[in-house]
Amino acid sequence: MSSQAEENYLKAIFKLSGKERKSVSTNAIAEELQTKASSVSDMVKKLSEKSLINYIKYQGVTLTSSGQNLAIYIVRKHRLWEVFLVKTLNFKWDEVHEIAEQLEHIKSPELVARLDAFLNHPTYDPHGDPIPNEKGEFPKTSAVPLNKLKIHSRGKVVAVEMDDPSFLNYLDKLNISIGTSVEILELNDFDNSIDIKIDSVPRHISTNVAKNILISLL
Amino acid sequence: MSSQAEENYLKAIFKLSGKERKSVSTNAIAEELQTKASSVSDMVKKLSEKSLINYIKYQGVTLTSSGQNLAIYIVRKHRLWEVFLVKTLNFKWDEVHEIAEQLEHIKSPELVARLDAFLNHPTYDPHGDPIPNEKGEFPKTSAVPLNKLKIHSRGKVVAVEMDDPSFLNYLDKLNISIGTSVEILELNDFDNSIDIKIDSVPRHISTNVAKNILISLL
DNA sequence: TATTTTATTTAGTTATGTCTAAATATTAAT
DNA sequence: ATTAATATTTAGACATAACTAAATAAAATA
Repeated sequence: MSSQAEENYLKAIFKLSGKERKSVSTNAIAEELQTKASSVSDMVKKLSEKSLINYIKYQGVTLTSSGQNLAIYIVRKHRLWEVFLVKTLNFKWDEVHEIAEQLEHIKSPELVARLDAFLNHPTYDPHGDPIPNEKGEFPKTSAVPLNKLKIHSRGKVVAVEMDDPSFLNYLDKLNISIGTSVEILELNDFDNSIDIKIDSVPRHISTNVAKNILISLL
Repeated sequence: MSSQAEENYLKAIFKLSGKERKSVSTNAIAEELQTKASSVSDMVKKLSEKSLINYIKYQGVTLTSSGQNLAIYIVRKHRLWEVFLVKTLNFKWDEVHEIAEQLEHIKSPELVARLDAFLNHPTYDPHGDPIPNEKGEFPKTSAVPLNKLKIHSRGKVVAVEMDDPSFLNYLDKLNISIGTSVEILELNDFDNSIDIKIDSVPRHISTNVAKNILISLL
């Protein structure tokens, strides 16, 4: 049985090691978790004894396969709860992180499965981050929320995350549907809005709209 | 800030002190929480220092008003989550207790308020236990789930907890609606079913049906 | 390469919440 | 009213997870 502290360490290590799964330093973990390097040193020993991480003194840590599985499971729970909070309980997307930080530690595989089903197996959370499925697989990276694309990238709409009718209606007006070609013309840092070209017509859309549109890159 | 351990103690004391708010012994708390009397003795000192309970050595404890408020709030959260698990996620009523034991400690007043609203301000949980409102008030005891009545008691239907259409349909068939007169003829211990008289017609109903029918006693 | 700087670990302390065993208080029984 | 039985508290340990300060290893610089 893993404690909340242990789970938070695994999540931090998973996040910091990136997709290259590179080794993570004690200091980096301390920074991420807002704690002291000495505390990390202690915990890292414990996680190593539990075979959740590989740890060689002075050389940082990597997740073992069971450690990674657990980390991904925590991430899955966190993001599913965020979807629940925003879509079902109508929280704003910026209000849910702290609450999800607590909910992600609830222990009940059945609860996670039912929540996932109730939410209709979402693949991205309200911030546009991918939700791993029950096997721990992340959605194919070919599909990326529009607001995460780089300038000048091009692709096709493959899915729309939000199922609010008025939103879908709005997409109709913009002539956006599954299969539509999209190109990023400009990213506006001040309000995170995006200028795009849709089937050769230029359009301006907000992040809130963009993050619900999943793009398969060319 | 209260820890989970503290909250569990307050909940136990609230439960054991009954509605007469009588003093609770160390041993009774230890039994309820499946722990040792010495551990209770320690915790009770701590809760007393925090002014959540009144504690005189060797004489048991009672909740202070802030202790009681907190205990009731935990109970409220527990029962709201049980309703969520059963009504929204389709758990069976006997599967939800452990999960609700975890969820009741999530700290977010906003979450509780929104969950309550999403569930339509339920007044009884899936086990027929009353849910205190946001002010900490329990539903008027005049309204009691049918399955909690004593034999020969009589009353009128004042509310129906379940909003499943097929259930309401079934009640129609039994000629049960708001205002219907009901008398308990027999309680069948082996399956917890109940024989009742509805507007002078005898009927046989299951606990599952009975617990969703709220009665105002005569 | 030697030295300085930075990163990491160890040692020792603290707080929470539990435990066992021993001591003490209360209640019940003779 | 003593004694016996039961309930409760204290004392001393232990595990978890954090901290500070000191020690040590690694990396960077001269």
